[in-house]
Amino acid sequence: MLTQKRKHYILEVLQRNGHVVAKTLAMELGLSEDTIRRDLRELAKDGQLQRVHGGALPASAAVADYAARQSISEQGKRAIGQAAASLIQPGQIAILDGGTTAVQVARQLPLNLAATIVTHSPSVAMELINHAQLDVILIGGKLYKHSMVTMGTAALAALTHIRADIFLMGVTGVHPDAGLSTGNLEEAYMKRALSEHAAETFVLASQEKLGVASPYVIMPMAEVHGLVVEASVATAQLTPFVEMGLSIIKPSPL
Amino acid sequence: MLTQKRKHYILEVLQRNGHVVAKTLAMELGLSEDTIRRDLRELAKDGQLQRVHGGALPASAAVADYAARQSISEQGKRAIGQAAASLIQPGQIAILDGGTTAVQVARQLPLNLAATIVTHSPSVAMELINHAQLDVILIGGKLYKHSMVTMGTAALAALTHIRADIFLMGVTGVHPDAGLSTGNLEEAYMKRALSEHAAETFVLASQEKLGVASPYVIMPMAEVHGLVVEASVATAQLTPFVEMGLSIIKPSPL
DNA sequence: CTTGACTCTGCACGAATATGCGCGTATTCT
DNA sequence: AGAATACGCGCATATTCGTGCAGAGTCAAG
Repeated sequence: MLTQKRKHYILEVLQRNGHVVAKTLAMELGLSEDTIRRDLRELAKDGQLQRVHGGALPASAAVADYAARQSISEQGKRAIGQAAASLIQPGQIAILDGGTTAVQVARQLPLNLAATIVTHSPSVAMELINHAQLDVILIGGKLYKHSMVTMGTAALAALTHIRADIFLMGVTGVHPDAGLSTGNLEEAYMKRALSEHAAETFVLASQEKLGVASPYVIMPMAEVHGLVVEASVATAQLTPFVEMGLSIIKPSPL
Repeated sequence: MLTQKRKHYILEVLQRNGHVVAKTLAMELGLSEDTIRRDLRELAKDGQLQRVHGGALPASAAVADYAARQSISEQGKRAIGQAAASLIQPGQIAILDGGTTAVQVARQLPLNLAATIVTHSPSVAMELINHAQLDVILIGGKLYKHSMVTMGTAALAALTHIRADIFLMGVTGVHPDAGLSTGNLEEAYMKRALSEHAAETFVLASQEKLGVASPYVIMPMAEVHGLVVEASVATAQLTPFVEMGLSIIKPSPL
């Protein structure tokens, strides 16, 4: 195995799991721990990760920690991203919504996943340039700067030719009675349209969105197949959705 | 086996597997490792892949590559960007090509410019989020990762509804006789189509592209209205273009 | 047809790089 | 404190690399 490839692999595992263990890596890759340790040392010298006893952590524990504390939901969004990413099977066509949570999903997709990702968000598209096996289809149209996605008739027209297996939707409100909602009328229409062009729709529902309703309704909960939520969400908060027959996807624990 | 054929094969394997190993290739092709290594070295020099110990990786781990290209003659590109940006008048509809030079143009656009920018490059689109007065239309389609633009039939279809005032085109070769050229067939078609949907076409021609021809021809020089070049370009290098009736746009000195 | 310039390929050899092992030391856990 | 584990360093070995060189093939001018 090529040294560079190995380092990439290490960084990938690190990004996905939040940590790596030297011994585990050695076994996974069938190499001596010395080699792994050498890699870790070099990556650490390049500032790509932070060396700790037994393995390594993401580059700046300080920064990561600071960021984590500053926006609590950042951690959660990443976990959601990981769980949502695992919903996309090789060979499938998946629609990825815009927004920061969706960017997290893109970031958590395995580097070697072979699938097709449809998105109307340039930022999501940019996240995917490193995924060699991924086909990326960008939905064009008028760019709405506040949410950094394309919408409008041109975007709807571009959608007509697409039938996806799964749609991962970002929203600002998930309420048992009020349904899914967002803060912008155009967005509501767009998300609904995206949903209609996918066989299944899953909602990326970070903690603070559960039980909340925003001004513009996208569609009722009944039309959704499942919610992707953080591990820390109380079961009580989810029961109304479970009773409606929705699947609940949670991140796998470390 | 022909050298070209062999290199093509190497790139193909590289794209499929995400890496190539010198030893393996030598066995597969029944050649000495020396030959393979020579090929790899040359492909690396052309920027088609990235050489590492034991084999090679795709050139466009994109990040490194894109970042690297970004810094090539950055000074000149910024100047060109400034000059090109000044071509876009308030109220106009302008098409902006992809590529690092075009990103520079986007970056140099006045923050208060009120116009419409059409682009098939997500990176250009991202540059423009801070321009409140700017309408941004993104051309969708299949995303080609090496050059970070959308192309293909979907992109062409999206274009049909658009008539722009001006198109700022990025190329890799500008030659008096050979015309405008680029390193990718699909790109050549796309650029030509973009040009056909604009009243005027100007070419972003940084120093190193003048007098150079790339494999795929976009169109003859006669169909272009002008070149945007760096201030430092020798007049002699431009005379053939001037004689053909092209306007030459140079950055205004500081 | 011949000759000379040029290109491509494989081989040889010294240099550079990567990997695994041993061993003494440092860190962590109980 | 003592055991277990992880660490870093030096060294030996195995690949891999780059370069110089020679033979084979190609092409075009004479």
